[in-house]
Amino acid sequence: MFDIKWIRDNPEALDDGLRRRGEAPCAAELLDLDEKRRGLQTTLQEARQRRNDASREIGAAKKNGEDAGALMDEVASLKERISALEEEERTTGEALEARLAGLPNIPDPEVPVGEDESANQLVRSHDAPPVFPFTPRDHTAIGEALGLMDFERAARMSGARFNVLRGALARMERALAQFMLDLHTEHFGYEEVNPPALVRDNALYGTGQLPKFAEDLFQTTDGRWLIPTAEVPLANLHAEEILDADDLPRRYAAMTWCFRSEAGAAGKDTRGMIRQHQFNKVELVSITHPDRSAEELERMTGCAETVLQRLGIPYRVMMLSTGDMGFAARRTYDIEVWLPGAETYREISSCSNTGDFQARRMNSRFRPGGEKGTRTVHTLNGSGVAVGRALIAVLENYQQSDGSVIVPQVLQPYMGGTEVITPHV
RNA sequence: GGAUGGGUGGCCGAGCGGCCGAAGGCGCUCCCCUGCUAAGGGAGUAUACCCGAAAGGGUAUCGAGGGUUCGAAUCCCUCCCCAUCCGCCA
Repeated sequence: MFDIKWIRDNPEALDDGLRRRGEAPCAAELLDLDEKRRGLQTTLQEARQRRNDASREIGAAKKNGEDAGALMDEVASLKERISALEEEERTTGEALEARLAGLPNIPDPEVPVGEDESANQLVRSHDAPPVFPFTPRDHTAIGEALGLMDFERAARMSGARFNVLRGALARMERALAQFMLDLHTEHFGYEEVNPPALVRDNALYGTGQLPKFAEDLFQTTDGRWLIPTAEVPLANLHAEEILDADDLPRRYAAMTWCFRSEAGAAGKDTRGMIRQHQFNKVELVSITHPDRSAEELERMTGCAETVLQRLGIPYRVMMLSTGDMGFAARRTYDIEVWLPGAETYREISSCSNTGDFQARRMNSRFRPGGEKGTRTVHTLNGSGVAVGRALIAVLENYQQSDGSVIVPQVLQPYMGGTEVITPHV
C-alpha cells in the first residue's frame, strides 16, 4: 500500500515502477482523486466552521432569551449542504483507498525487468548437480516404491493434491522441520512461534493476499481463512503496534500447515507432492528498521541457504524478475533445489523484502530514537524452507540404485539414528 | 448456543449534550536544581487535511456506519471487535 503523500512527491517513480511490473501507470488518476478529495475537504471544512459558529451563537442567543430563528434556518440549510458534501468526500476517499489497495509494490531498481520467470536472474549456485551411475527416479516413484507415499488413499478421502506420508517418510518430514527450526532459532536468532492457522480478513489484507487474491485461499464457514503461509500470522504479530527502535529487528520462525486452493494451477504439477493443497513450511519473518531491510534480505536468504547446505542439496539462487514477483514484494530471491529425478531446479524457498508495503497496511510502526513521531517498519519474509519440497529434494538427491534412500547426516539425530530408508517388503 | 460488561491519545484511566482533542497518572523529550547508583521542579508530547513565510489559526477523528439535536466522546439504532460467566467440547 502506497502513501498518497509519497505519490504526490514521486508520481513518475510510481508509474515507472508499475510499468516495469507490466501494470498500467495510474499516478495521474490517483492524484486526480486525491486532489478532488482534498478540495471537497476544504469546502466541507468551511461549511462546518460556519455551522459550528452559528450553533454557538444559537446557544448564546437562547441563553439571553433572544430570537435565534434566522440562525437556525441558516444551520438547517448548511446541514443539507454538509451531508451532501460528506457523502461525496467519503465515496471519493473510498475510491482512492480501493485503488491504492489494489496496487502491487514497485520493484527495487536492481530487479530485472521481464514478463515471467524466464527473465529471472541467476545470482549464484551452490554445488553442481550430481552425476548418478543409474537413472535417478523422481520422488513419486521413490516414495511409492518405498511404500511410504500414498496418493491414492489420500485422494479417496480428500481429493487431488493431497498425499499420505507414512513411517520413515512421515518421520523424515518431521525431522526436516525440526532441524530447520533448530537451525534458525539456535543459530540465527529467530524466535520460534506457534501461531494460529485461521485468521481474519484484516490479517490477510495486511500482508496483501486480500482483497485481490481471495480465490487462492480457503475460507471457513464462519468467515475466517486458512493461512496460505505463516508469513501472514508472523508479519501480523505487530500489526497496529508501535515498537521501540531498540526492539528492531524482530525475527520470527514458525512451522505451520499452509493451505492453498491452487485455483490458477489447474493441470500444473498434478503428479507428486510438488503442489499440494496442504503442506508444511518453516517460515521466517523479519521486522526491521527501514535502513536495514536490504541487508536483512541477504541475511535471511543466507539462513535459508544454510538449510540446504547442511542437507547437502545442490541449489541456485535466482533474483525474480518484475513479472514473477509477488504482489507485496519489492525484491525477491527464490532458492531452487536441484531435483535429479525431474532433472530440473524447483523453487524451495522465496525470500522477499516488502519494504513498508505490508507494514503500512498493517500499521506497524516504530519510534525512532531522537526524532519525534513514528515511522513505518519494513517487513521481510522467506521460507526456511518448504518442508514437503525439502523432503522431495532429499529423496531425489539421496536415492540409491536399489531404491533405498540415505538419510542426510544432519537429520539422523532427529530420526533415532536411522541412516538409510529401505523399501518395505 | 445462552447471559452480561466493555471498546477514549504511546500506555493506564476520567469524562453533567455546548467552555472536551479530551482531566489525572505513567512513559518519552527538553530545561532547571541536585554531586552520587535516589529524588525534586518547570515546559512540551496524537493523526490527517486546509490557510499561513513563520508564529499561529481552522476542520475532522474518542471501534465503524447511520440517526436524534441548533450542537454528541456523551442519547438512540445497526455492525465489528474484546472480556467475563454458564452450557458443550479437544
